[in-house]
Amino acid sequence: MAQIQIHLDSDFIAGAASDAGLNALACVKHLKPGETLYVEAESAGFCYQILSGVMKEYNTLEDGRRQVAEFYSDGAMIGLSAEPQHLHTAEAVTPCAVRCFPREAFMHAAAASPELSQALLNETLMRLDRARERMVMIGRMSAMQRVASFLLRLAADQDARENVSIFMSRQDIADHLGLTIETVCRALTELKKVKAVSMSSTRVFSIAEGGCLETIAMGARARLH
Amino acid sequence: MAQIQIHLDSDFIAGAASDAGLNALACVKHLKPGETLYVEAESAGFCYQILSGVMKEYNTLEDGRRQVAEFYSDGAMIGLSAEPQHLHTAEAVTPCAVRCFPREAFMHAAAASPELSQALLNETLMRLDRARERMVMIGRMSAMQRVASFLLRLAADQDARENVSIFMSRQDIADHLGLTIETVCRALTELKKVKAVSMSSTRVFSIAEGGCLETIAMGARARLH
DNA sequence: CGCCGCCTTGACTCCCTTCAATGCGAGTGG
DNA sequence: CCACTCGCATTGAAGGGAGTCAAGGCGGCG
Repeated sequence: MAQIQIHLDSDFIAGAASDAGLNALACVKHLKPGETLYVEAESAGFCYQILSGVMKEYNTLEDGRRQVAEFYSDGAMIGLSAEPQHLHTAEAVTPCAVRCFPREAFMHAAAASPELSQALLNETLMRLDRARERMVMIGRMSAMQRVASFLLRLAADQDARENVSIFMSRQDIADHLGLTIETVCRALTELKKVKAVSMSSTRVFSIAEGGCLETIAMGARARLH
Repeated sequence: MAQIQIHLDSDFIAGAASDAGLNALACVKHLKPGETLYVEAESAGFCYQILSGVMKEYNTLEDGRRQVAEFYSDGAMIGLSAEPQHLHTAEAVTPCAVRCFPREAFMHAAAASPELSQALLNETLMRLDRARERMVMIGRMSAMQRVASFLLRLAADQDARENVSIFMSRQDIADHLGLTIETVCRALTELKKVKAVSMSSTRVFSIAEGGCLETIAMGARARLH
């Protein structure tokens, strides 16, 4: 249920980081859609803050299938982990700008600044909550419910119910929700058919009045077919 | 793939907490199997460290189905969240003893102690990694693979391949893996049939030599039937 | 013993995946 | 401008894996 990161704490992180003189060590990097920032198992020399654009973090299985852990938008810190290697691949979904911090320096700054480490802890706790929400979703909800929830989350993150942008491809959505691309398509078609949403193009949708989409997401068991 | 928490950081947390004089404020509570420590949506006045036993954290859906987020054993800190309410229900799986810290005091201590907040951040990052591992598992693995992975994790946490204890019920396992109780049973039966494991009782198993269980968990697509 | 909770097994159903075409919009070059 | 291509999205048909429903089986305990 959680795609795009909340900005508040991250902004705070940015502030605390600059207080700690970290920005002197940081550089900015630009990415085109599809470019990777770091790759699974690569040693984690840097961590990053997204300045603009949308990125995704995912894992690839042996057979080529993927699981998209999360989408991140501007403000989010990514690439921090308890491990010395990155456990995911991070890839730009839209054109992106990111600030790169040397990991060691960043961790030292965090150790030295209670505010920064508190903010980091809070953001991490929030992500953990969100990861668990999505475990419930993937483990216990039907395809229709997952897609409906996903659209609602997109809308909430963009604070709109009309002309909401879908930044990512159908494949990305499928990999995020634990479905196949065909099932995502069919669910979207069905949602249009029952008039829970309308779509002006493949990447823009509006939510119909009346809470129909919410009802479906909540589990009043709307099925495909 | 992640059931039982690693102790190292938590022990450190305990040390740091007592350094900060927190233990003076803490009390110890004992729980029988099935008793709850806190309930979803309840305001989070306390956080807890498990001293002995195994606990589980879960969410309940409207229709009564559950998703077990994680099992925790001694050393783990639970009940901390970015929100002022608990987002899960915590329940004892085996008889448990827990130390209760007033949440406010604990957060203050964390803010005052860089070591403590670093340790908390690390533990939380680790849990996030584990939550995402399990998202991959639930989203992309077959029932057989999930059950096989679960048994391997249990064995790893107990550092044994013979006479490994299954602390939790079949229902708990199912709710943890995003399956039904029947599917878990059938997978276990199948694993016994192909001699990947043997079971001396319903709650104790041994892993067969030859890495058969690992092969199944990895995805060489062993199916039910 | 007989009850009770947990576990196991069987038969059937159905949602989602798999496999396979087809549609569609954007960019390219003749 | 249109033919062509390429990637992404959509739709259809068929099959299978896991869920659902329904009986037992097994072990512990009063």
